[in-house]
Amino acid sequence: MSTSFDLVHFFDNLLIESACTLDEFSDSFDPQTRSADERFGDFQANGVLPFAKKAGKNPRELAQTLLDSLPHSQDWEVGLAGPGFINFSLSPDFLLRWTLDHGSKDSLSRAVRSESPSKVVVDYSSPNTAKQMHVGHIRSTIIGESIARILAFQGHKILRDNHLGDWGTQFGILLLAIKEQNISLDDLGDDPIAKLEDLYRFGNARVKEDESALHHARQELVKLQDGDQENLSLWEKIRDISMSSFQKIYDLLDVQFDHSLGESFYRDKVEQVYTGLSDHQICQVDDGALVVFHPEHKRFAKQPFIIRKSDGASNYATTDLATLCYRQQEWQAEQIIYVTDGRQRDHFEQLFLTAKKWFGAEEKSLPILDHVWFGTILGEDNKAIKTRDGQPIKLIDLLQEAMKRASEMVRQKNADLSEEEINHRARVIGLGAVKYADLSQDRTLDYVFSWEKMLAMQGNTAPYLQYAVARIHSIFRKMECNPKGPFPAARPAESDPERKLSRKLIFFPLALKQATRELKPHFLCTYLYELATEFSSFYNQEKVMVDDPATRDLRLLLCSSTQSVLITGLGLLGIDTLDEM
RNA sequence: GCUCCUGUAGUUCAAUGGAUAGAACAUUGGUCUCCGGAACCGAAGAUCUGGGUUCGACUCCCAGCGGGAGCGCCA
Repeated sequence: MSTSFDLVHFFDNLLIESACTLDEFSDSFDPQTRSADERFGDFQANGVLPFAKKAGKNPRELAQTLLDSLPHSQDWEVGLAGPGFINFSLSPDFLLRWTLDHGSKDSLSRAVRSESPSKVVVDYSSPNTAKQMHVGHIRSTIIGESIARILAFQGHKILRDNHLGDWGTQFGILLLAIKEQNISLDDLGDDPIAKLEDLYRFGNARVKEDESALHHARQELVKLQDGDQENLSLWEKIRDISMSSFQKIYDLLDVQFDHSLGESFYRDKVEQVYTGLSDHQICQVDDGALVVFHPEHKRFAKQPFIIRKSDGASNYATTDLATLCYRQQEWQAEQIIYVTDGRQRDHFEQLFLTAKKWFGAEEKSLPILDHVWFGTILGEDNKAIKTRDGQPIKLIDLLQEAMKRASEMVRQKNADLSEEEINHRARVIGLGAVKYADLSQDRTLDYVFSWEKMLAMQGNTAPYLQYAVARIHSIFRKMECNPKGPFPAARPAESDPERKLSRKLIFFPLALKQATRELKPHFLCTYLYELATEFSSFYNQEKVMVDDPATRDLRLLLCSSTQSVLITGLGLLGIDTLDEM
């Protein structure tokens, strides 16, 4: 038996091949192999039950027949249980071989490499310029980055694109405020982005109270869109100021984009959207606006997708269509993943339906389109955290608070470290905690923001996983031994803790596969946490520094492998680790 | 009104239609001559209600109740 990663696939095939030789089974038999509860084995196949039901046969007898026809192997034991479950238990020998073969990041990556790597655009983060990022903006950035890393790890070519909201009505208001207050953008003080936000707030209040101010703001916007030199140069400065404030956050979060093509980039590319959709009669004029209806859809038959406003201006829908077109034509994107708030689900559903018709009519290949949506971060009132009322929490403040709390803990445990080292550790631990808090739960759920939740460092948290990694480093330091091995004397697992930890290690590829299938990183988090728990338990029960070379090498191997999986897995979540903490 | 999401221990979360629903925090009892106690081992505690489908339902369907979101010129 090969030690290829996909053991589920292996057992599925094994069962199908055997079933083919038996009259009792037919082509429609699906073994339904999955990882098993520890009590029953390592993998279980449940497919005989529904098949027997359909064929009108006794499931237990049918399972027994299939089981009898399976080839014998040294690598696993097979058993029959319950109404017809087939359970496989891998031999300690096999587990040892698997562990030896998958001890490094590279070998893990090879094991999960996609058979058909493709070019994938991940569209995430996408803040609006002229505004600060607050806690509500953290999800897209963190989830998007993790998905990009998970896919890249499997060999896909990833283009990370930050689709900035840098072109829109907010600039009319902002320009109005700048001119009314006669502000110089070169001299905004220490926190220019905060100052811009104040100006926006001022402008917003002005246009609400004064009709002529509103008119003025619209004129400024028109001038900007018509290429007025002064407004364009102000706009560029606003963009620069915003970008440098975003960059501080991206540096902290270790996020790097390949492109930051915002909405402004597509402002001269919207014409083709109008002509394309018009030529193929996909859109129509309604109430003066250009809209798309989807008669086959229960809701979008009547709920329009507005691609040109009645005043002739483009909007979100227009630029998204132009963007999609650009990514397909210029980048040959085969898949596009949009990471945004779940409240935009209607928009993306309409976008995808429209794009399908448009590309179909023009016989262009449509990339696979995924809307990876996430729940809203709520305030204490159970409503979305809003910038308007109350004190919105700035993202940068959250990150700094996380580092501050972590540094207090680090200092408390290591009194004589240099400031530099304390800061380094605090950054890894604090930011890891924040990222993990968000990634470890199903992205589709809303949650109420709490400092306690985002900054938790005990229990199912990043620091717990980082602690396991640091402990393993410590073992290898103490033994003056290379964590990468080799461990030539290692024997197969014998004790309970050894077996359980070995067994846990082989499920890493499955966890990754599941996270990929649903584009949900929390499956990976859950797995890593369980692995770390299994390790802590092992570590507590079994001494690594023993005299017997076979035992010592096995335990060192398990430490090494665990460390490798934890570091690799955390890396895919964008979380760093430390040698000591 | 229409559509979508959601309801699991006191709290925050897990569970590709599979066997005894799994954690963390909080509560509580242990482990310390230990390779790092940011740890380990134990106790107690949960599927909103009512129907249905199924060999099997937290999961699928229907109805109700509760929470949230979207629905014509914002993004």
